[in-house]
Amino acid sequence: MESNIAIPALSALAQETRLAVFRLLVQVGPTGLAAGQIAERLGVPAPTLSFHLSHLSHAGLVTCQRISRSLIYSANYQTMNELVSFLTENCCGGTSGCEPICNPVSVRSAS
Amino acid sequence: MESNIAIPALSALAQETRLAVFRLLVQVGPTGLAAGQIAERLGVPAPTLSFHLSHLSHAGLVTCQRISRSLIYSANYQTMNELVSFLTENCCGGTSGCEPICNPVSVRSAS
DNA sequence: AAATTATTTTTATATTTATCGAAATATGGA
DNA sequence: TCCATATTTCGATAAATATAAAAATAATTT
Repeated sequence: MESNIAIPALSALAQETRLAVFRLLVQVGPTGLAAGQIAERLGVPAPTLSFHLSHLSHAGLVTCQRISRSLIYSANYQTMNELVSFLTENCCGGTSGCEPICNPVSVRSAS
Repeated sequence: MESNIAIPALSALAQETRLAVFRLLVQVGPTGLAAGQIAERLGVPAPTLSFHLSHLSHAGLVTCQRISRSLIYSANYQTMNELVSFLTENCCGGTSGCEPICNPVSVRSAS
């Protein structure tokens, strides 16, 4: 995952309602939930939720499938996986830092 | 890590300049870099950089230490570690979710 | 076709965030 | 003390984001 893809994903999760939506969708699993059910369970007005779902969808964090009148949203685990990989590979540091995957870095003193 | 701490951290990283700053600080390691050096290497005006450093600092992602006239910023690996843990624990599915998170690690000792 | 349900899009507004020149603060040296 | 350096804070402005009522779209039922 490149940073120009990671940033929209991070941005999508960096908001209270959207993080709650995503966590809920992860909890319920691949079956997903209809938009109306999400709105009800989180107490969010429909237009507000739709705005946030659109944001999550655009970031690739959720997918959506129409079943009859309902739009069923599900978490996209692959994108989440790639985001976590991006963070561990690019934003975790040396031996004393985040364990997984670190390139040794040669530090030179200021010139 | 609670979500009310994770959100500021996610928000801090969800911005091009701040993500670049954090990645740079991870690259250079625990020695850190002076604000002016970061500004020069990333081509960001000093006031703009200061705004973003403050944001990263409030999110607990960087620490700062004055040495003479310079303020040396370093990545805070612990917060990053906790953020990744939060994401894997709360935003990745159970057994069927994002399990292959970590690639095998080959760590070379730092020189 | 009309009514009903589920959801999105439009629209408007309020709030937050990003940018960067100018001024202010802090440190060290002459 | 005066000057230079390093960085932050102030101030103004522009841009993006969040909210939710009202209207519009889509699918189903009667």
